[in-house]
Formats: sequence, structure tokens, C-alpha cells
Amino acid sequence: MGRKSKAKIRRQEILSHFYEVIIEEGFEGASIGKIAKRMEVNPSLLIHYFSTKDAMVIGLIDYIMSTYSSHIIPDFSSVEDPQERWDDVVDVVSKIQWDLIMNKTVFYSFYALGMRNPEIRMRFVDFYEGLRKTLAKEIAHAKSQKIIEIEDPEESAKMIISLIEGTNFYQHVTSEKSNRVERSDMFKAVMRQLFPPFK
Amino acid sequence: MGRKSKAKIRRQEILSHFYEVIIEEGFEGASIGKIAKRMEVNPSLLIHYFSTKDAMVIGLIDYIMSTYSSHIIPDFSSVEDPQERWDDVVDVVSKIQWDLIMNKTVFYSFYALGMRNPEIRMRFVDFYEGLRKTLAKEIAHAKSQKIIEIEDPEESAKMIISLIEGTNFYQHVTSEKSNRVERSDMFKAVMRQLFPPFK
Amino acid sequence: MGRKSKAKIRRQEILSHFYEVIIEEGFEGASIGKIAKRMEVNPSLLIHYFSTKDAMVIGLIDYIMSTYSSHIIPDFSSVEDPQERWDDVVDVVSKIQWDLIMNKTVFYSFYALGMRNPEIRMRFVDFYEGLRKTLAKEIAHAKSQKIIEIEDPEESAKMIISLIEGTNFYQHVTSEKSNRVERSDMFKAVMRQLFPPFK
Amino acid sequence: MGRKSKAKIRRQEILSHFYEVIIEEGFEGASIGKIAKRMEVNPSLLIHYFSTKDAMVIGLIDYIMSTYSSHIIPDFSSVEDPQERWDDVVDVVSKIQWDLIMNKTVFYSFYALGMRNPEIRMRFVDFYEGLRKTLAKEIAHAKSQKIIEIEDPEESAKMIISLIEGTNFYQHVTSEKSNRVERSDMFKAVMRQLFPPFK
DNA sequence: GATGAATGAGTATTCATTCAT
DNA sequence: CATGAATGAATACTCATTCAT
Repeated sequence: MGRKSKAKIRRQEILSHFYEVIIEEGFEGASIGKIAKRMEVNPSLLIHYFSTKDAMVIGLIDYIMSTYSSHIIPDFSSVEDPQERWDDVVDVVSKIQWDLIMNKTVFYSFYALGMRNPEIRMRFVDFYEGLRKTLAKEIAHAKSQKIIEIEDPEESAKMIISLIEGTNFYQHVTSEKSNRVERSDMFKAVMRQLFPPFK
Repeated sequence: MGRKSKAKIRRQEILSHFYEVIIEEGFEGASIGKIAKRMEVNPSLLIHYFSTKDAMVIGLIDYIMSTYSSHIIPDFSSVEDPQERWDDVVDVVSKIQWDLIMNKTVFYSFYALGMRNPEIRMRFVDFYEGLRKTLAKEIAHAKSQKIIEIEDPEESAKMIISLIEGTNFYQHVTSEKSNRVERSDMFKAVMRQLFPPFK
Repeated sequence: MGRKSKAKIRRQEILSHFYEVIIEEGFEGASIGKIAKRMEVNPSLLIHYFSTKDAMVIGLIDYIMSTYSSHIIPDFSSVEDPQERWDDVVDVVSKIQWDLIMNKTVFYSFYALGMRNPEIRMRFVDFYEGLRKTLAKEIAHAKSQKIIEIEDPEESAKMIISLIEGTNFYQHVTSEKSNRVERSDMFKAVMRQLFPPFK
Repeated sequence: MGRKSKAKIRRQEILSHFYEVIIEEGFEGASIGKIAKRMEVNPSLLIHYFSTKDAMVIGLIDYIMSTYSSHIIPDFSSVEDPQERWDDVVDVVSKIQWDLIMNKTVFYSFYALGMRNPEIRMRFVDFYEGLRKTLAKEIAHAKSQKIIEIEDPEESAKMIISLIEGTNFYQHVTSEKSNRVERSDMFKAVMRQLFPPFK
């Protein structure tokens, strides 16, 4: 299919350096100048590829969201046995910790930015909407297969997302360095209570 | 000797304008100049009271955290009947929505800032530690009074906090404008599942 | 005669702190704010006593010059024997090293300032005029007493001053840390050549 | 590739304007803003070429010292006759008046700065070390050719430098506007006494 | 006699950006 | 494709100073 154009490579290179600078200096400290210095190129090169800084910000959130999305939820439809399939879902959800693939400073900075910037917010909404749908589908499937006993799959999906993001949030405001395995076990226990097996 | 000190009033006045500017322009856009313009005073006056912008940031997080703290959890120990006391706890927790008293942009910006700034992070840790202790105490009390049936009050307290923050987080990335009553009902339902009545 | 007024003490206190700040931060770095901080008083107090910073500068040069003057040349007229008296002069002159009583940074900064500020320059001119006269008087006396053989006492006095300031200047641009005794001996040797004994 | 570099020209242009501003406003008054205004360019352009003001100061001292050096002492080795050669040396030295090529305010301001700034001081030390060596070589040559009768050429060289700088210094603290010819004659007379002809 | 409030001009430097080469 | 020149607005902060108390 031929090599990627230089432009595409350069753009990605810029974005990944932008990302790194935010980690080190915060969103408010990430200037075109600093990114350029880190790349050892001229600042105007970044403008050459993105025109404005705002465009760079949008570029970054898109880049982030696409990598994030592709990492987080696999396709469960290939698993035949319904119990096994639901167990898989619980397992994956319990282990979701996006801070392993995405830097927290970057994530929450953009989240905060989303409050004032509709374009950014839209990316988040879309992402979580996708996640919610996937989860709701699995929950509904497990319910129809009489694996779990719940009322509203839609509401339950929201609950799971809240729990995922809540535990992520909480993790960074605790003094204790909680072990990941332990955290995952706790999560599963909660899941078991919220999604009781069918009897 | 000397002029009457307006320091206390002025400092608070500055902080509340700082807060407002963050809401409108984001943390990265909240400059001393803009705050001063909004206050209709000279920028150097802000420096006169805070010396550096960093000190202003610390001043603001302290101010925010103290108002936040005083708003969020009341004292339940005066309620005699244990069942009523636990119901009160559930009720309050279900309704905690700090975004009613604190702006989301400010909150998440500082949260993100806390990732790189230990002084800021400490404030968050202290706050949530306090909240966790209060909740754990209530849970333990309800357990000892045979109101609810759970294993570990400490872990349960963490779970509640995660749930609170998770639902707050999720609320801002949904397209639907969820009704607060409905949200509170959902929260209560989850609480009932996680804290089943003693039988 | 009563005690000094508080004002007089305060003024001197301010000037000596001004002097110290110049030593540490240079003339360009010596601000009212820094002086006040070092004194642990309010900046406006300095203005209260001196009205403007320019006045403080003039105050300092006056203070400096008066202490400098009183240190440098004693009265030789009490020495009876003419040879002994001239030897004394040579001895004193050889040992003049104002950098022992006055900081170099301060001295040369004010000297440079004198180039553009006539009021400052006047202080220097007056000081060196006084020194020149004293020296000329001693040279003329030694000549009249047939101790030394020179032509023009006025010119010779200038020569001595140039030599004093020249050696001081040179001392600070050499890498070698020249011993003061050695320097004084060299100076005396030069003096002997320039002021040969009468034969 | 890229735009033609104007760096060398621009840098020198900036330095010479810096120099001029120091003359008019003193070292303490020479701000980037004033230099830029005088050049009729934007202040940030100066930063573009020098990054910091400190770098500009170092740039200026280097520029000054190199022009100063190239002006002050010629090469005497081409003069065959030893007597003539020594006379030339005396002649040149008697006429050294750097204030003809370098502004006094600038010179003494940097000299004073050198007291606290080792990088600046080094430039002075290097310069005078070079001058001392040149003079010592000439003195030694004249001595070996039995032109003059002195003991230590090294010490004598220092003496000459002190005399040069001393007379320069003195010149600016006299009220009389001494005629340059006269001053040079006086200097020569002193030289004759300090470097008596061989008999 | 001394402090603290307040100002307004000025400091060096950073910023995003435009344009010529 | 990339650099360097140049700008103008903005940044946090310092400065000397005035005035009220």
C-alpha cells in the first residue's frame, strides 16, 4: 500500500511529542516552543503541519481517543458458551485501567478542557457512548441467556462505566499504593453483587 | 500604627475571581492580568497579596477544599434510631453532587494539576481520607447494629466514594441530560444491592 | 550634645544597608524593595526618609566619601624632622588601598555613575582635589627642605594619585593574588625613582 | 533551505545599540526594551538572537574586548634599531587613552560588573595579561640591547599598566580639562625616570 | 514613626503566529 | 520540507512611588 506520506508521519511525531510535554509540564505548560525544542525542529514547522495550536489540540484528542478505544474492549461475540462469555466480560471490565495506557494528566486535562470545548467533549461522549453500547449488549445477552438476573441492561452498563471511572479516580487520591490484583478482586466482588447469578 | 489590614478580605476576593476566570477561560487561561482586569484593579495588587501565582494556586485549592469539605457530609451521630441513621447516610450519599457547589472545570483542572504537584495532590488525598473515615464509621455502626450485612466497612467506604466520583464523572460525558432525581434513585438501588439489609 | 535623632540613625541604617545590597547585587540590582527586605521594614519607610531613590544615591555617595576621606590621609605637620616626615608620606601613600575600607563594586559603580551624573562626579572631584592638595603640600615641603629633588610638586602629586589608583585598578584584573607587602615595596621603589633624594 | 541568516549582522547591530544605550542611560538603565526602541524593532527580536540578557552582556564584553585589543598595541618587532624601537614603545604607551575608543561609562560599568561576575572578570584578566606580556617582551628586549637599565621587566610591565590606567582614572576626576599633549609629555617624563637610559 | 494599600510604568521573557526564502 | 526573521500581544513579576491610617 506504499509508505505513509511524510506529512502523516510528521503529524504523528508532533502529536506524540505534544503528549509527552503535557505529561511533564501540564497542559498549561505545553507550548509549541517546548514541543519544537524537544523535537529539535523549528517551531514554525509545527504550525506548518497544524496551522494553529487549537488544531493541534484537536489532533491530539483524536489520536488519543482512537488508541484508547482500540485498547479497551475486545469483541466477545466469538465466545460460544454464554456463562464463559459473561465471565470474560466481568474479567475484562475488572481489569480496565486506562492509566496503564494513557497518562492521567493528559486524560483529566482534556476531560476538564471538554467542559468548555464542545469539540473535545464530543470525543468523550462518543467514546463512552460506544463503550456503553458494547456493555449493554453483553449484559442483555447474558440476561437473555439467564446467566444474570438484572432489570435494566442500559442502566447497568452506565453503572459499570461509573464504577470503572470512579475506581480510577479514587486510586489517584489515596495515599495507599493499592495492589492491582486486589483492586481487580474487589471490583469483581462488587460486580457479583450488582449482577447476581440467575437462580 | 499603619493602615487597616484588608488582607483577609482582599485575598478571598482575589481567589473568588481567580475561580471565576478559571471557569471561563480554563486553568491555562487564567492569568493574573485577566483576574486583575475582572476585579478592576492593577495586576500588581494581586502580587502584593500573594507574592507569586503559585501561592495563589495553593490559596485557591485550600479555599476550595475547605468549602467543599464543610458542604459535603453532615454529622449523623445525633440520629438515635440505627435504621433511620443508615437511611440518612444512604440518602445523603445518593445526593452528593459536588458539581452543584463546585465548578467541574476547576475541580478536574486541579485534580489533573495534582498529578504533577504534590502540594495540590495532598489536599485531595486529605479530603478523601476524611470522607472515607466518616463513611467507614457509619458503615461499621450500621453493621454492628445489624442494619446491613457486609464484610469489610473500610473497603465498602472506598466503594461508595468510587461510585460517587464515578457517577459524577460519567454524568459529564453523556449526551442525555439525566434528571437528578432519577440518578439519585439509581444510586440508591445500587446501594441497596451493595449493602443488603440484615435478615 | 544629646542623642542623635532617630531620623539620623535611620538614615544611616538605610544607607549602610543600601551599600551592602550593592555589594551583593550590584548597583543595578539594588532596589528599594531589596534594601527594605534586608532591613525587615516596609519599603515606604525608605521613601519616607529619602523621598526618592536618587536622593538615596546622593546620600550614599556623601556617606561613602566622608568615611573614605577621614581614613585615607593623616596630618603630617606634627612631624618635626623633614626627612622623617617625607618618609612617613611615602610610607602612607604606599599603603593606601582603599579597597580595604571600601567595596570595589560600590566604588567603581559610583565612579561610572559619575560619568553621567554631575552631582556624583563633583564628589569625586572634590575628594581627589583635597588629596592632591595635601600631597602637593607635602611634596613642596620636602622639596623646600632639600629632601627630594623634583621640579613641579603639583604635577608630582597628580602622578602619585594616578599611581595609587592605577595599582588598585590593576590588582583586580590580575590572576595572581599579589601579596600586599610586596606591592607596597614595589610602590616605594617607584616612589624612590620618581622622587630622587637630593644630592 | 530556510531563510538567509542575518544572525551575524543583527547580533552586532544589537550589541552596538546596547553599547549606546549604556552610554546614555547607564548599565542599570540599559533595558532590552530601550535597545529595541532605539533599533525600531520588537523587543522579542533581541531575545530571538541572544536568548537572555545575560548572554547579551557577555556578547557585548566580548565585542568590546576584541575591538579594544586590536586597537591598543601594535607590533614593534619590525623596527630594526633597538633605540628607535624602545622610543616607539614609550611613545605608544604615553598616548594610550582607551577613552578615545571606548566609552568610560561602559568600561567602568563592566569593570565593576566583573567584580561579581567571573565570566566578565576573566575577559579583563585575559586582556591585561596579554598587554602585560607584550610590554614585558619589549622591556626585556630593550634591556638586553642595553637601551634601558632596569631590574625586573615583568614588574616594570605591571608598573606601566598601572600608570596607564591610573592616569586614565585620574583624568575623569579632575576639574581641569587637561590637554592631551601635555598629559602625554608628563607620562613620557615619568617613563624616562622609571626607565633610565643605560650609561 | 511606620505600615499596608494601591498604582502604573517597566522588567525580561514566552507565546502563537506570519512570512520570506 | 524546513528554517530563520520578525512581530505583537501576553506572561509573571519588580519597581519606585503616593497616600491613608
